[in-house]
Amino acid sequence: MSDAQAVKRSASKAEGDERHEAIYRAVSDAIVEQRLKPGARLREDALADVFGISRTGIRKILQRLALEQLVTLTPRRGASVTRPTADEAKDVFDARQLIECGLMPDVARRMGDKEAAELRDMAKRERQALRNGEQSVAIRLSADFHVRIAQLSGNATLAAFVESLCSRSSLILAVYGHPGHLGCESHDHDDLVGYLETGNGERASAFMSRHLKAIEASLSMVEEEENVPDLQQIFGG
Amino acid sequence: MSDAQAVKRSASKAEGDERHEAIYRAVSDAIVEQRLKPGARLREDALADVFGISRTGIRKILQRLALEQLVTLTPRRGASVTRPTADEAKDVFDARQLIECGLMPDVARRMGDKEAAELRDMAKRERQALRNGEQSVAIRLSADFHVRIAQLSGNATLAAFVESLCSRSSLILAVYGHPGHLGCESHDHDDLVGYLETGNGERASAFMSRHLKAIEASLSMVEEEENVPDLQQIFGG
DNA sequence: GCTTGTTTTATTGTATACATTGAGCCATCA
DNA sequence: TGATGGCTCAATGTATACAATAAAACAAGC
Repeated sequence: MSDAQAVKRSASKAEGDERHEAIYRAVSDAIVEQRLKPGARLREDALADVFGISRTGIRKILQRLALEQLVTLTPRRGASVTRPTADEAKDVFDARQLIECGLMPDVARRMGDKEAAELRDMAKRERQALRNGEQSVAIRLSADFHVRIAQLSGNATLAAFVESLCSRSSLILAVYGHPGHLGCESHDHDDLVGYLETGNGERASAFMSRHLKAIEASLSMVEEEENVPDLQQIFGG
Repeated sequence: MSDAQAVKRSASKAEGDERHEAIYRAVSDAIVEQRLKPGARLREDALADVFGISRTGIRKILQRLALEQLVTLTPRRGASVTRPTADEAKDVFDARQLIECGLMPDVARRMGDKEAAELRDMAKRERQALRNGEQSVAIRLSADFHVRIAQLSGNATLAAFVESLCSRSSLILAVYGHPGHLGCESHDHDDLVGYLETGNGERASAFMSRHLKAIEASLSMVEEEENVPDLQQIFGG
């Protein structure tokens, strides 16, 4: 059953707010999982038809996604999946460095057996997805892993921000990453859980820093050239 | 001329987007400057009348403010200025500690004479406002000072997040701060500029940490008790 | 044949009407 | 007199109709 059908089916009973939340999540997931690729247009009518609500609700959802930088709203042009610039990509990864690494001590302090097991399970499922070639699932699980760790810090505000950063990272990987080469490969996530489990916040922080640097370094930061740059150069020269 | 009148007057010529932006800023400013106090209800009809647009545009603005946690949207109850909880307050100040302090090295590196002069001017105007008893102006300038510094880091994503945190801090001060005792008193801001000007990121970071801790310590973190807690206790016991 | 101007169409922006629901009020009854 | 029930009203949730506008298709001229 498709996402849209699942949402529609639950519509009859669910409250309006929950329906909106489900639709929001369906679109957000599709973007994070790269089934909706950067630059893809999101027409209001089409989305309204697919999810069985009117454009009013769709616009509300698109605005929310726009504030999270997942979609770009161009006046009179409508919504499209955001195509991050190289500058934005750098900002996002710098922010993740600062915050995710800075949270490691807190996370290590609050880490218990249950939390460690949960994280290990997520890492395991991520590896399995990678082996099975389920790229979308792997991307999502990787983002979820980072978000879950941030949540374990106990700071809801920072966790929500990390969630936003991870979603945007998925877009960045879609644009600048090499196809087939996923960000969080190897056993990095398992190793990280190990450091956190032993309460070694400093080592976890250093490891997270290397981990994020490795992801960023794997990107090929080539901005696509303008379509018609000749005219621009004429004006410039 | 009042904010609403100013917005209305510019409405005839301005594009719709700019009008919305102006209204958003008018409401946001009123909240940050504590002219709209936490808990104040924001009825859609009233706002629509005041600003001369329909409820549709007002709802869009309220949703944006809600995502920034400045207003709280209660289903079927409408919008009201957010009253931060003690937990939220702690999260916000912890987040500011991590981010604003972490940005100091970058800021110190990019600090030039022009930037330092701009910051000194803001600090000066803030002190003047405090002396003149213009509390709203002082609150705004204090928040602007912190935001401007974050912008100087060059990371737009983190700067936007700091802006959100500063706005929420204003709400927190409104609820938990002592009346008349403003957060950023004394010459802290001037001193901070001094450290940044000399490129001493580490000292600036340490100073910012103390500065934020001092603000947080000045709060009286007493959650107001529930109105009718007896029933709750009966169920609990 | 390519560029430019015009018409058409498709899509978003805005407002308003209607439905829904929570809150306040009043009357009735214990 | 106080509480509970229903009733009225006010405010929000939702959808739809209309207006504005940008893209696209098309036609005309160079």
